[in-house]
Amino acid sequence: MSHLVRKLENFVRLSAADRLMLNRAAAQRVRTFAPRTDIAREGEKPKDVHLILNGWACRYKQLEDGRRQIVSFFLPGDICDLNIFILREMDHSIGTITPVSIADLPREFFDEISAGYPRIATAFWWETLVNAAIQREWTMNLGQRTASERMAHLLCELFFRLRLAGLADDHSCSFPLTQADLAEATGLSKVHVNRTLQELRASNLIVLKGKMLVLPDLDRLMSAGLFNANYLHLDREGRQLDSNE
Amino acid sequence: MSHLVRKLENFVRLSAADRLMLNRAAAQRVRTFAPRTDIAREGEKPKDVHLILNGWACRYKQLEDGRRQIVSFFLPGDICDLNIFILREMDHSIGTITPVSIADLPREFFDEISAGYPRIATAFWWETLVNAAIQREWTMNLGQRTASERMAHLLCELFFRLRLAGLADDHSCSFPLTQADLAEATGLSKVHVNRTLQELRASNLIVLKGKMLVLPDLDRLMSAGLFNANYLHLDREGRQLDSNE
DNA sequence: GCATCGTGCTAACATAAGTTATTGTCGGCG
DNA sequence: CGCCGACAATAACTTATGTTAGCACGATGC
Repeated sequence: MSHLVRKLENFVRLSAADRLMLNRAAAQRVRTFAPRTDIAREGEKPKDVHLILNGWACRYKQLEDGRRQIVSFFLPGDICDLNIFILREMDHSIGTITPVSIADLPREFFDEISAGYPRIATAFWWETLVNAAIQREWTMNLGQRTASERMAHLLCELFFRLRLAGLADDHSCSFPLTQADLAEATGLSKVHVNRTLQELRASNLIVLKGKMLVLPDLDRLMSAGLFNANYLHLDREGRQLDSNE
Repeated sequence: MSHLVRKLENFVRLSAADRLMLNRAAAQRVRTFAPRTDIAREGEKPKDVHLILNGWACRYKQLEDGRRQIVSFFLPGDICDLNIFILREMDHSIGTITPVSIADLPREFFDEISAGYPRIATAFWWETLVNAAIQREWTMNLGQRTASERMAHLLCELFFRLRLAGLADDHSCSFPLTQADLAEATGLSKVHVNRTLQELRASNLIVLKGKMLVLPDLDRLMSAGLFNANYLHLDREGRQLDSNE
């Protein structure tokens, strides 16, 4: 089962036809990208919506003087900006972290969805709203949390999201981000990211080595990061929708 | 003309019927709130979408220990979270800054829009995408910009948004935020906000006194804040849509 | 007309985080 | 094999920003 279907089924119950529709769209117009390359660039006209099939990517913005901020991460099953094609140009870039494969979803795909696949349409709205909530939480993270809280929070979020897509074990997940990536995502310097990770390691909250992250005690990491998963809206609203039909 | 219509017309050309529909919805189910009160609270079940008719409000999140972050501002004409009712509970609160009047837009209103008002639907998508872009820009702001850049950037953004809704003159606008509000929005301490404002004043970039903000030289303020308005997507895409009809 | 409160301002001091630099390790590649 | 580049780790030092505290002003209310 694809990561997208897996993720969406956490929220709505999809029919066989729904799943077929999604899997068919995910198999057409597939492209692959090397690590550390751009999928789309700020200033370009957005043409398609991108669905991440495999690998990690990120959305980033850059100032004229080179300062760079990663504003979000894309994991397998994530969709980049529904309906983006109504805008004239991209206000940010999308770049890969690892090797990535994506499917380009054309405008017509979304027309079909809204015409004949109400459950998928609802699930896509859920995706949109959760992404907005994540972005707000990042604002909170950068504005109010200390370095170690911030790092702990980010690790929790990524772990929860990976688990949702079926990409994490009980206590561990693959983790391809470098400390430089973490610095650009948290707004900290590379050196301070290193210090902060040492601190989390010393408290036995994380084991991070060789692209693998182990979280021996998720509850403690969550408190350390003041992490409250409510903003991910993991509860399945589908039950209520089903009962209305 | 209402602030909402005025704002949306910057993006799509609305018909008389579109405008009537929006103005009718804005006149029903109106409520007013005193300054510094909550319109909605984290944890509640979202019932309606709120349209801000008059006054300033904000979205904020709070940590258990009391730290508070304003994650966005609502100005007249702004809509709080399209389609929010598909989520089970609010992950943030909405509070007023000034006296505020709002119209509650029920689910059925949006059903009507998507059934029979395609231009409004497109404009609402534009609103949603711009709000997401603003939230990303705030992430950038908190992560990469220094205190004075951050403050200059925020002031530019608010000024541009007010102008879009027809609420600003060439060089000035009313500005009800206290320094404590600015602190919660920028992630700085109150004291440092004060220092930063003094600095901007000393450079003749702003005149801020008695709830009134004057920007004698917007271009210089924009460079000081590394402000690039592209993320507000002010260009009217409407022309292209019109020509397709 | 006096107390009170919210707001703005300023000073002195404390500290979290940034900067620059060096070193070590590992894996890939010529 | 040995060089090189990416990444991680750590030390020494600087600086931006936070903290605590106190004062002044104006609006509000009794």
